[in-house]
Amino acid sequence: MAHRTGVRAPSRLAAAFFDRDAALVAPDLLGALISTGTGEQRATARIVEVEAYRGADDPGSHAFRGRTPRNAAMFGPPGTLYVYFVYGMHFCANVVCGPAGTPHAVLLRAAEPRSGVDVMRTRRRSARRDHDLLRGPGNLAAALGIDRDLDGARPGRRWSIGDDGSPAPEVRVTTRIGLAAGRGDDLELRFVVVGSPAVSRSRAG
DNA sequence: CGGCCGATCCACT
DNA sequence: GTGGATCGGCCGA
Repeated sequence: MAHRTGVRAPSRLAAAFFDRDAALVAPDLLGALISTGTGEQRATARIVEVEAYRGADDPGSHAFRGRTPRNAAMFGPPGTLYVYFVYGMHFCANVVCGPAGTPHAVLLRAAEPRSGVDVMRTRRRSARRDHDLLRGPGNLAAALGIDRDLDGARPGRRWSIGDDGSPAPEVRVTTRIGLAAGRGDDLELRFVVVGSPAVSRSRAG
């Protein structure tokens, strides 16, 4: 008999879940659980902020100018992880959406820690409170130990996203963060869970 | 709370 | 050579 953990065992999301336009997958990912690592390194968090990047026609997407070595993972099958390095020090994690060859992706921007808080703290020394651990895409990747090793990884032992059966959270939609003018910065493709402490107040919408 | 700035690497032009 | 799907510290209000 399994002992109580306070966290319902997450069921892995089916590949079909991701085989859609990123703008449709993104809001459905809110409230889902992402897990990384095994054993002592295991960590799980509830996704509360995401952005949709809609492939070759989206000027804000890394795939806008076609396939390159860096964005190759975006062209993989739905559910593939796309990890990139920015500003000389941060990694950001995306889940690839749509059929293979259509480079849609959902950027994971913030999450609430559910288990493995100790490992996350060792990876995020500067985080003051628990809800700061995975606030922001660079911090989320750092807390979960996501780096270039996981670029292109399929869901499995090293990482996975699942549903815990909770009711769908209330969602708010805003424009995307950090894009230069003219790069689709006016599109409402950012989705946040209303009231989550892991979404900063000024950016709650 | 909001704005500004430096840090630090690398993919692409 | 340039600038980025960022972060955290520091400043002034």
